[in-house]
Amino acid sequence: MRLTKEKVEENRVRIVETASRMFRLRGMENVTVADVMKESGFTHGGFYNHFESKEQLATEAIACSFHEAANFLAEQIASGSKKQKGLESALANYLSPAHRDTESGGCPAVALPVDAARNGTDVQTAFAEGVEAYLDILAAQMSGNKQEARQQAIALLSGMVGAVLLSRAVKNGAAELSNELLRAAQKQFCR
Amino acid sequence: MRLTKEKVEENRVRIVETASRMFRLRGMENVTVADVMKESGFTHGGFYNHFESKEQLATEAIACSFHEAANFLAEQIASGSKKQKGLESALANYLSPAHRDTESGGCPAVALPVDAARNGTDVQTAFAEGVEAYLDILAAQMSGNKQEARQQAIALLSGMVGAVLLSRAVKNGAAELSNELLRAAQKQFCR
DNA sequence: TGTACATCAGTGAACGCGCGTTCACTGATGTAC
DNA sequence: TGTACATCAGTGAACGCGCGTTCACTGATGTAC
Repeated sequence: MRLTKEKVEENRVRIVETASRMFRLRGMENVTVADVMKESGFTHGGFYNHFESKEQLATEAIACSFHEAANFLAEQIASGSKKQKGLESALANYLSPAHRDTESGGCPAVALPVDAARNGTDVQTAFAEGVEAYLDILAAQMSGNKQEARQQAIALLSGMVGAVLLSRAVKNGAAELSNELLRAAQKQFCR
Repeated sequence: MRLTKEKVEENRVRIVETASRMFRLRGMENVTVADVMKESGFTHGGFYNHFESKEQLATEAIACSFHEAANFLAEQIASGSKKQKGLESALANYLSPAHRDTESGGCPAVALPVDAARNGTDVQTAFAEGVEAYLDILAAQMSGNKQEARQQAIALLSGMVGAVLLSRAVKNGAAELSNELLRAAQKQFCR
């Protein structure tokens, strides 16, 4: 049953991308190695041919998620007619019910910060690199000197992440509050 | 071995308070019923004399956490010499490395939003009530009409929660970034 | 007020069950000659 | 270039282990008379 090198690499990528989505949707603790392998189209025994441990998969999955998400954010911003317009529409998407209810995983900074906080150094380093990528993209949209722009980017990212997180946390228990959090955050952050 | 009613109620409260702290520190998924009972000074078999399920305990623990945390925030704000002073010092505490590194659990809105998002309606309702309590306290410190004040409170709370969360998520992988997130958020939110 | 019995909080062992990881095996690919 | 053998991705069963929950039991408290 040995496969070609290309096929092996292709399978590995598929496992990471599947894990990336599943981890964001359900949390790292609630997705088993067997779940990921099955969703990827394999039996779970072969997992350790590709990865040393579940944590190594988590590290790669987080890096993969942030890569995709940062690119997506940058594209949304770039597609605006003026700079401000792009950031505004990106914010509107980020702070939308659709992002809160996403079934493709959404922003890893929202889905995985608590999981990252409870995991090892490798996972957190991958997370930090993702945050830096986000901050660079946001800071480029801010006015003022470099330091000011970075501070503003941090405040904005914190607000974006916090708003979507809180919105998700109350979605099934207080639907109105959940929507209100998104609406209010959007109005305030777009000023 | 039957106990007095008073002793039984006292034990129940101790279990909820212990769970409240442990869930915030390590996450609901990473704390077992046996852990909570042992830390409370009991064997785990007796758990179901007090609660129907782990989820019921989680619901009560979240409500308990928010109660305590909202009171603490209100006290901090009230203790300021002027209104603004109180809010500023409360923010400085909230966005401090000490809160990020807390060993007593810290703010439940930071510790448990992802866990809440993945749990049932009861847990989320308790979480939502806690968020409302926070918003009422913060909105009372804002200028402008009621609607404006609430919007500003939402934006501020989102930022506070997001900043501490991100700070925790990168603490062991990027210590400098972790501190920078708190500092920058504090400067921006205190304006 | 005393007394006999029912109640029930806590104990500690046990129950299924699912998890991360390991392992012997398979057989097509890769490679040394 | 052809061939014989080593490699290794994937399979499926199995391994410890720990989880949430259940259960028979204990014995002091609560209560009906």
